[in-house]
Amino acid sequence: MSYKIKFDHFFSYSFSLDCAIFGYKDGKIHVLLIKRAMEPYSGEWAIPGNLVYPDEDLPIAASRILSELTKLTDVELHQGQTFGNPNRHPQGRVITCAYFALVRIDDLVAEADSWAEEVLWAPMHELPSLAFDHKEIVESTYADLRRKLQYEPICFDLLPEKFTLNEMQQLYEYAYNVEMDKANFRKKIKSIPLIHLEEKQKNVKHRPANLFSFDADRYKQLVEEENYLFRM
Amino acid sequence: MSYKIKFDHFFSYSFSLDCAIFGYKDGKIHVLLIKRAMEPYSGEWAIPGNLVYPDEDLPIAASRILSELTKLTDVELHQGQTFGNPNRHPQGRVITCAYFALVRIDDLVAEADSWAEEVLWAPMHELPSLAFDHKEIVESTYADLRRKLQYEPICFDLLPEKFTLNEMQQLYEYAYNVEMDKANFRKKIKSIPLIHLEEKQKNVKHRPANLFSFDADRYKQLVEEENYLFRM
DNA sequence: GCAAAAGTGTTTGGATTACACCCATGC
DNA sequence: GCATGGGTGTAATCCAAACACTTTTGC
Repeated sequence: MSYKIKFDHFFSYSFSLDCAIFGYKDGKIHVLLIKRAMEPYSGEWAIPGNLVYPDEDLPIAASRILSELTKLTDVELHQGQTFGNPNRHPQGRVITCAYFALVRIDDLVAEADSWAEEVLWAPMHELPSLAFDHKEIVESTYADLRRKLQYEPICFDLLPEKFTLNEMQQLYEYAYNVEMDKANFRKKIKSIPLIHLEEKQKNVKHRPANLFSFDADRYKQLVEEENYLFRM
Repeated sequence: MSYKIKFDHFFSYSFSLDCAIFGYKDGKIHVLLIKRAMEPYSGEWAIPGNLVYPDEDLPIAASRILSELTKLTDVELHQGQTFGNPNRHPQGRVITCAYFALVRIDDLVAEADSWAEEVLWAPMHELPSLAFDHKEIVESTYADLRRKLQYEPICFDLLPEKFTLNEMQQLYEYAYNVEMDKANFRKKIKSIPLIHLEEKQKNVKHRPANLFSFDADRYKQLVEEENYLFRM
């Protein structure tokens, strides 16, 4: 066989990962941005991303890159789409793979590190302009996330450890941009394994709501033993 | 900022695409394989894949690679997962992105070309052993496909242009490994826009079934105008 | 008591299920 | 006629939507 160009010339690409970290606060979904202190796009907002080392597998690289730039560790990252437009990076052919995660913003502290100058949780519906094709990456990944909210219990990655049923309902109403009936919502989630805590909301000027948490152990068990399918 | 290794050394990767082309025949889902006539893994079965040119966008590369090896053109390819284990390719760091498609096997003719020595439609449940990590790629992509069958009208990409309702039912029964009631299946698909053709099965030794085809135009219209959601 | 949100029960119509039955064709 | 699948109707049941109502807290 003959390539149009020499085989060795194919080994002239670079490969990067970009992490879209989503969280939920003030009733809105936010994404974690960094201000770049490095060319190209120095001084501009971007999602945390960097080149993969030659001997590094992708999931490991994703965790490393995220922690180098934001000091976040122990975040469960999932692979998203890969973006390979030849012009997406001004310095050469860099193909990038999106990784994303859902986190509880209040449970962790993101801090700028390495060549990140600043970090920012930006609400998804008012993103600043972003470096490279990061806008496209964030938006495509956000669409994946919203689809996933329907089939997997990932809403609990966004909600606080202890949440009220109303908070859960509001998250879905916000993500799907619909209004739901309180009574019907509660009936619908009856099959989801939640722990009804003996604890109530505090400092509210109305009847305090009960707190719940997700019963992850029971969920796993249901999936394995009874073919349980989460569906919202 | 400082990298552990020199920046230029990052431009020593290669990037490939591998195409998993699925079709349906004899009541089973098949995947298109080629016999490699090129090192590494010469003489072994693999899915069609090759390196991406430096100035080539991914979707274009996917179509090119598929047609170079199998002479298939005009196949609508979708992006799947990206695989980047550092040891997946014996000749260097090659990260690969899976592309997949669903086709009507009878409507097209795959022929070995370029360095492919032979092509084969192999049923998914009896795959031979495959080069590289192609088994993993095919299986992960197959799982995506089966999930997608539930939410998108892709079963019509697999079925012949004109099909009977029973053929459609059998495809779902096979893919989900369940049995369905004939009458109930027909009630369930009532909302799917099908064209009831004035044509019947021929050469069957029982009452000939009516033929249908998918009304793609009406489907598009429904999605746009009425927020129609395909669901099986 | 009032405002505000928590939390529950009832009705209704539409979808899903199980199952029975009739129809058209080849041989 | 009979074997084989094509095609349809019905009753029981489940589920989701709409809506009204009661409860508990702060002020």
